Amino acid sequence: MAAWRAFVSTSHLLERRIEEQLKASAGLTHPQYEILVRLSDAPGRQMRMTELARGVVVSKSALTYQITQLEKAGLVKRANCPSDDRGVLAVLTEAGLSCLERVAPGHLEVVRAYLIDRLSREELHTMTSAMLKTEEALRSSV
Amino acid sequence: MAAWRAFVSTSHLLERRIEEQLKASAGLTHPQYEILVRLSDAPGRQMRMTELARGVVVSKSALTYQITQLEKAGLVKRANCPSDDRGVLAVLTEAGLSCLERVAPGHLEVVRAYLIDRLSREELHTMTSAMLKTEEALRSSV
DNA sequence: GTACTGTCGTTCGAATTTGAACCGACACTG
DNA sequence: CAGTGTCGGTTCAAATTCGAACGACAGTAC
Repeated sequence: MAAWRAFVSTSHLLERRIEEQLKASAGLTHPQYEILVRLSDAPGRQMRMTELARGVVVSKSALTYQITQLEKAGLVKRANCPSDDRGVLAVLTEAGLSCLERVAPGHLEVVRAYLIDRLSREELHTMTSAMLKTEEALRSSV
Repeated sequence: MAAWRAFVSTSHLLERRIEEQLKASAGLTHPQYEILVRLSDAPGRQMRMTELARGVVVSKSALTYQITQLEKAGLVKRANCPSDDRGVLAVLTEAGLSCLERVAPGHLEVVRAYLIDRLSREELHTMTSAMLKTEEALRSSV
C-alpha cells in the first residue's frame, strides 16, 4: 500500500499542477484540454458524445457541460450525426485546433519536467505497460 | 506521451472505481476516507488542519468543508491546539477509527484487484519509486 | 406495424472543490 | 510595546462534478 499511497498523492499533485498551468496559459481546465486532444486525434476531428466521454473518463453530464463551455469559446461545435438521429457529434473547430497547438508545448513541458524526465527509459517503459494493463482491466470490467 | 496518456486515464478510472466502492460500502467519499487514514496514522490520531490538507492534497477550504461533514457524522471532532491559539486539531474519534477498520479491507481489495495484483514485483517497485520521485519533486517545488 | 428494450444526449438538483477575501493570532523589528 | 508582515482557518461565490430522471430514437421480436 506504499505503492498505492504514492500513486494517489502523486496523481493528485500532478493534476493540480497541470490544472494550474493550463489555466494560466490558456484559461482551459484539464478536462477541456483532454477533450481538445482527443478530438484532434479523431478521424475528421470529430467524435460522438458518449465515445468522447468514455475516452476522457468523465460522466455524460459532465461532458455535455464542458462541450457547451467549449462551444461558447468557439473551440468546438456540435453537429448532427448523420447515421443516428439521437447522436451528437462534437467537432473541433479551426480555432480549437490552433488553440491546442498553441497550448500543447507548455503542457507537455510540465509533464516532462515532473514525470517523464525523472525516469529512465526502462522505468518509463515499465510504468507505461503497467498503466496500460490496469487501464485495460478497469475498462473491460464495466 | 503514451505514458502520460495511460497515466491520466488510468488514474481517473481508478479514482472513479474507488469512489464508487467507498460510497456503496460506507457512504464515504475518497477524500473523506483519505482523511480518516491520515488521522489514524498520526500520533495521537490528530493533526493540524493545514498539515492534513497538505497530506491529502486538497485546498484548505475543501478540508474545512470535509472536516465539518465528518464531524456531523461523528467520525472526527475538532479540538483547540494548545500550542497555537490560531490552530485547530482534527481528531479521529472512536467511531471514526472503527468505521475505518470496517471499510479498509474492502477498499484495499479493490486497489489490489485493479492495480497491485496485475503487476509483477518489478513493475510495482518501478512504479512506486517513480511515483515517489515525482511526488518529491512536486512537493518541494511549491 | 406494434410493442419492448436499450441507447443517446440533455436537464435537473445536490454535493464538492477552488481561489480570493477576511479575521484573529503569532513573530519579529525597531 | 507599537508596527508590520505572515500564518492558520473559515467564509463566500463561482465553477464543476455526479447520478437519476427524462424524452427521443434505434433495433429486435412478434
